[in-house]
Amino acid sequence: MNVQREARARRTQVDRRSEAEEALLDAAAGLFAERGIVQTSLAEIGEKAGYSRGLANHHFGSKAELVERLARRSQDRFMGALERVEGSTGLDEIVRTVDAYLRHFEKPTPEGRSLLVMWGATFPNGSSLAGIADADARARDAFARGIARGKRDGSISPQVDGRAFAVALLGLIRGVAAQFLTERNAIDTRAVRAQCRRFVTIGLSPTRTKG
Amino acid sequence: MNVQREARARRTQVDRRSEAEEALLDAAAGLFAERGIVQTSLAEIGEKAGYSRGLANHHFGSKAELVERLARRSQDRFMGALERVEGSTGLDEIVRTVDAYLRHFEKPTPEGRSLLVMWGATFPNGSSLAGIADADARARDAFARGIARGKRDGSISPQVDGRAFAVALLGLIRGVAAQFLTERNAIDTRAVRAQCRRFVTIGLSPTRTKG
Amino acid sequence: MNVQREARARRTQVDRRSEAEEALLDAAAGLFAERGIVQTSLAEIGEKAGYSRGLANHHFGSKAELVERLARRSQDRFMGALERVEGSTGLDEIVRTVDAYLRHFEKPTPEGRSLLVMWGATFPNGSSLAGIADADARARDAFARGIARGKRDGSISPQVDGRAFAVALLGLIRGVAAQFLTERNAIDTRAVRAQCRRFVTIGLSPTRTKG
Amino acid sequence: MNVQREARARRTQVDRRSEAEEALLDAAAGLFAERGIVQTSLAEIGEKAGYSRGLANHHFGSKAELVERLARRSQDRFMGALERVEGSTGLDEIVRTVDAYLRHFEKPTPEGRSLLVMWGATFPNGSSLAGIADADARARDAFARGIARGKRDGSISPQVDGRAFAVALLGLIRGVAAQFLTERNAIDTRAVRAQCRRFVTIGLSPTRTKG
DNA sequence: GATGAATGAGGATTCATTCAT
DNA sequence: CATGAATGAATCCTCATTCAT
Repeated sequence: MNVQREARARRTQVDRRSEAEEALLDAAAGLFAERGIVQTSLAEIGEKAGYSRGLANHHFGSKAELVERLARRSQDRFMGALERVEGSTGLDEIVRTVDAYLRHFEKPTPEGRSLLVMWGATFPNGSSLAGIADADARARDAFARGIARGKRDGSISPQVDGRAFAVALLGLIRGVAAQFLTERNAIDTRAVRAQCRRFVTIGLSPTRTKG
Repeated sequence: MNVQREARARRTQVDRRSEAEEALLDAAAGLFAERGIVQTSLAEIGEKAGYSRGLANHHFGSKAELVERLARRSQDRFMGALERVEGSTGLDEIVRTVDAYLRHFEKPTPEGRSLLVMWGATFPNGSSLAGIADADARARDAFARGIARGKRDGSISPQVDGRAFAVALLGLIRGVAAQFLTERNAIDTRAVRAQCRRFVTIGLSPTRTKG
Repeated sequence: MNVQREARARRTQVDRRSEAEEALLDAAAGLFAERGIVQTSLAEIGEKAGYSRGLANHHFGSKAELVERLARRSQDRFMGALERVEGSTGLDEIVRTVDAYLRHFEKPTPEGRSLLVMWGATFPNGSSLAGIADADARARDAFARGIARGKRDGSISPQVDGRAFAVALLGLIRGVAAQFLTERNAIDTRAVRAQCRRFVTIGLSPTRTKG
Repeated sequence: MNVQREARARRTQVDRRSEAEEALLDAAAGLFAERGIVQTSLAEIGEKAGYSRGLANHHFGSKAELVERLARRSQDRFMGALERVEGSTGLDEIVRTVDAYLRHFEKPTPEGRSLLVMWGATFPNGSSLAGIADADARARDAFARGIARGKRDGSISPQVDGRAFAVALLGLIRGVAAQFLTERNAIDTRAVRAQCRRFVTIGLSPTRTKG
């Protein structure tokens, strides 16, 4: 009985905690996407989450920790989804991944946008966001694996340098996604996405010059 | 005589003014590259420029105006240099441009880094940096012109959608440059640049498949 | 049987309660000695005591009450020990008391240091720590009684004003002890203690001038 | 009010700065004496000084620096006055110094009380107030010099250990002054001061036992 | 043109206290 | 008895901006 009661009590408190933390991270993602990280206060986050001004700090101890936690959660959710993309060949897998990524930013969620915002926050030299750096490395690894697979199954040219090309691919989707966010009106996102598919397909395919 | 003297005096004052402003913008670029925009104070900028805490505000009236001015100056210098890249064909011009851009970020100047930092600052929805948006549009136009030229001279496939592909190209160089900045140690920048040359060359070239 | 059991159970609960309280007060003394009163949080006290963040408040209701309780406990332990010092004469008793007090601060315990810290916290005009004020009065009374005894037994000059001299004695040991705490390295504590013995002995002894 | 403001406006910038700093330090001394250091906010200090909530930080950069500056200023003013006390002999000089110190605390100024408050703030182990530590050392040195002089002129017993006795003297006046502050009502300050004069005189005089 | 004093709003952080488990 | 989630007030500090010199 005692054990049960304790277990229940503890579980309830744990539930309360994680429920609040999820709400806080959701609120943070929305506000970061809208205003940027520095321009968002912890008090706003708490209130947007439906709690008090002080709760964000109470849970995460510092703003840096909250940002780190959000970066990690977004990484796990967002990048995780990309890693689960499947394709008939290595090339197909990569093209689908690029396409899925860009399609996501045609109608970006707050979480997706906040991920790019956090990425942008890592450009200054003195900044450090381990969660973002990890996500980058993970994404490049996934691309490199796809390229290796494509080389084996013949869908990708053996001349491609997998690790280096992965940087190009990640750069491409990030850079294009950023333009989707900042200049939606000036850009035909569907056409851009189509061109990127073509671009990646041709760029990776074995050269057929010798006809 | 009087007129001449006054003119000279006036010109000297103008020179002084622009001399101080250039110094302030240089200082701002260095600090933005190091810390980010919001984390840099006007007082720091003034002092790093060798002047007083109050000068930056005195000259630019507000922080937003200083940022805007720096964005424009960097655009004129940096993008201007890219626009002056020449090539034997449209494709050649584009490949050289991409290569020059990436080479710049292999050993980035404070001004180059600050440009990316300002770019990153435009990702939140509510942000507005006209100078950066203009630079984007200008860069895409330059790419689109190069593609049009390449279509005419036969170096680029007629199937390429110039405006859409320009987005891909700008995204590619921005996204790769950002990775050069944030993870220099984890990346073989020379190899990446070579892959990007190959990627762009093959991606734009007329397909020779169908004989 | 029932009654006995209940009594035992109750006593066990009382023991537990006082066990936790003692641990909390010990932890508080250590933290006050290290950081000061205001800079120590109730949560820290609870955790240092091996309990939860909330326990200190749970037991004492407020921080002020905890401080008061600690002051009283320290007074009872520490001053009580001084009051039990015995001497062959009134003068001897006082000299031994002074000596014992100073010897304690040559290698101060957390509790001893925290006592002085609490004393220092009473210097601002608006502060009130009844426990400390009581301890002061009690210590002065003890000194005054010793002086009265010394006057009776001839070891102390009849010209000494007992109540006023008690203030001097308490001031002396507090002020010297404080220097032991704050500048241990700059002070030869043994020599200082010896000089204090001499100082008090000569200062209180009947003047032998008249030959 | 108008007159004051105009007078203030007419001053040079350097005058304005030091005038404001003096006013801030005065306000700080008063508030520290009343509430203690930690319980006094920089905003209160600025407002009590007749300026804005932000000025204290603007001038001193941090609260710690303000406290340090106040400690130094008080040391220079207050201890400096003691060092200027003169006496016909070494013993006379010391007795006059002790008397002057205690007389000051019979009707303490905010600055005097704040000095003791700052002293009390140094009791915790982790605290550091260089200004106070310096003042302590300086005061002990002054006492030691007086004792040396007294030994030379025969007013003080050669058996006195100057450096060690200086600790006792400083402790005595600090400890007694503190009681003047905290328990004015319970203490006959005049009588205590007289007993201290007697105590110090007898304690330092050459023993005439051998008669 | 240039300096820097002064203001006051904004935000991170700490923490006593309350309350639910 | 004990835990710890949640609150909200308090405070240090930063800094754009205004203003006097």
